[in-house]
Amino acid sequence: MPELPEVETTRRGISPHIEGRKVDRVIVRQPRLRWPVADDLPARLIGQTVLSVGRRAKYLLLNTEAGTLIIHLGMSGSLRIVDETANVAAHDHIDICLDSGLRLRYRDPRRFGALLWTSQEPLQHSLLKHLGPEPLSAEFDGDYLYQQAVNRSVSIKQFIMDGRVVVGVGNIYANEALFSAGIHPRRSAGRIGLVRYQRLAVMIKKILLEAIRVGGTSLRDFVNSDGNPGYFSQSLQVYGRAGGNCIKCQAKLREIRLGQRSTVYCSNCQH
DNA sequence: TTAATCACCTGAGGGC
DNA sequence: TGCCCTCAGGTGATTA
Repeated sequence: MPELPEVETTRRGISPHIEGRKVDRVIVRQPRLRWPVADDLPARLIGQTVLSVGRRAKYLLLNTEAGTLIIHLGMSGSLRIVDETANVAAHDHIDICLDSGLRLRYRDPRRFGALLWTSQEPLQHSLLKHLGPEPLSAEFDGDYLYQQAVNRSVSIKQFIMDGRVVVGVGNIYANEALFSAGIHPRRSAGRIGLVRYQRLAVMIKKILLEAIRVGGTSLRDFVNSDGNPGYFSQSLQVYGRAGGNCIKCQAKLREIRLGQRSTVYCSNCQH
């Protein structure tokens, strides 16, 4: 389940293979994704050279002279570099064939992802222009979070998972960051002080950086562009450990649902 | 404007 | 073994 570290790991994995390469062919086996793949997408891509591979939030941006291919991996999507002899497995929905003979293969069992073309400045696309800052940018810190939280009654966990506040913090890392910062996930965002927000911002950055360093978190479906799993799951302190003991105080970890999401916390360490 | 809920989708896992 | 049900989760759309 790709969150920001998984998307960044994917970006770093595919970039060396596709930057500077021309698209020869596009094979669409299943156009029904979150939004249907446009009929004219292959025609727009063929003949274009991939100038760079960027990322904004959990969106990958394949930039060409004519426009940008925006890719979202949804819940279960992955991108892999394969050669033309590689077998096509179930849920391998799209191949972007390059002049090197390699292919960028999009696989997505649950089809929550998307491939969209835009000819405009990609950051002005309706999906991207209202997004909050990148969590690893200088713009994102405790002061920023504190200002954004004024008069907000929503729970802190839903608050930091809101892409208009900060992008890329999904359920796994929200659980982990709140545990590390000692903040109860149900606490109202507007009732947390500046000092605690400063600690939370530091923890979000630290956890995301560590997850990127080890190649993301592998739970069920995620593999990186080489087809290998990430290793951050071995570092998870609360997520997926409900009923187990807190690593700090040995109390039993509790599980609740917030915003329809599984939320695990220690009632002794988080207030 | 904010908060809550729904919808999309398939595979894994548990219960019978 | 096979069937059925629940759960997992990102995010835009809809509703209150």
